[in-house]
Amino acid sequence: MMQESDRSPPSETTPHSHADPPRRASVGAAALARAAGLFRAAGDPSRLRLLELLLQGELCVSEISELTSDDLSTISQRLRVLRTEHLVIRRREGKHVFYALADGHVADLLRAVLAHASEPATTHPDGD
Amino acid sequence: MMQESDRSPPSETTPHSHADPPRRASVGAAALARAAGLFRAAGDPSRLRLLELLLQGELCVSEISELTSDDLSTISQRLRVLRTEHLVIRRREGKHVFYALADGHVADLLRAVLAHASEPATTHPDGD
DNA sequence: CGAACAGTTGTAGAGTTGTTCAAGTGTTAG
DNA sequence: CTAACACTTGAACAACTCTACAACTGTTCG
Repeated sequence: MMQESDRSPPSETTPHSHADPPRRASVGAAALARAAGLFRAAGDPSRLRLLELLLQGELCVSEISELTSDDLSTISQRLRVLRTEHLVIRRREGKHVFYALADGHVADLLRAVLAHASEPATTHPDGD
Repeated sequence: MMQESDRSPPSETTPHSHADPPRRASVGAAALARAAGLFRAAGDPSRLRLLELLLQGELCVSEISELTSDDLSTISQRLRVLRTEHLVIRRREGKHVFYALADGHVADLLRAVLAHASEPATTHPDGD
């Protein structure tokens, strides 16, 4: 094997400044930051757990606190992060505040990723 | 709209220890941790940018470094995080190492979230 | 009104993360 | 074998994050 390049690797020695293909960003920097924020909000096990709970329906802070055995204020803080990234919405009913997933997109996203993560370990015979 | 409470809010004073509905976790703790890891890996603007670039095709580290004007080792570190969470895969070809999205699920997930984040701001007239 | 309940928010400290520089590994060419 | 290139990894440090306690706001009840 000698002509390893039939897919156009970077030139030879200095692959730069003379012909960049149309590899522009498909989304703006702001959208990218919002998306990253969303991912980061979901990227904590305890917060993800809350989202998972809400996947099954609306809950108020004290109910969640009961279910997870965590401090009320801890739950509130976690929900705040999720709310900041628009992953959940809030609704007040008397003394209680009920939280729910923001919309169907969020629910779909969660279901997809949780399913993916629950899949068997996919033992690659060759990969790492 | 008056009898707002037909959805069973938490009891009255102390909603606990006597009748918890089937609100068990749908996924195990390990799956939850994997999912959170995945989200966290994608939850950084610079790493998400890399994923976005890879959405358009395989790239080697130096190409990415060129495109983003970041240090080669910085790119490598970022890719390592993505690889640890199985978001990207690696392939060696001579002196170059090419990275690509791990699979279609990842590509779909990215497209979905980036599209969601690019949507108009959804000005809620009543929400917060 | 004031007490009690439900949540939120300020804050501090432990822990985690991201970047960079330096040094190391793997691959090809001479 | 040596040099050069392409990347990876180790270490250090600033920046950020998560939790829990305390103090505060909002709501209902008597």
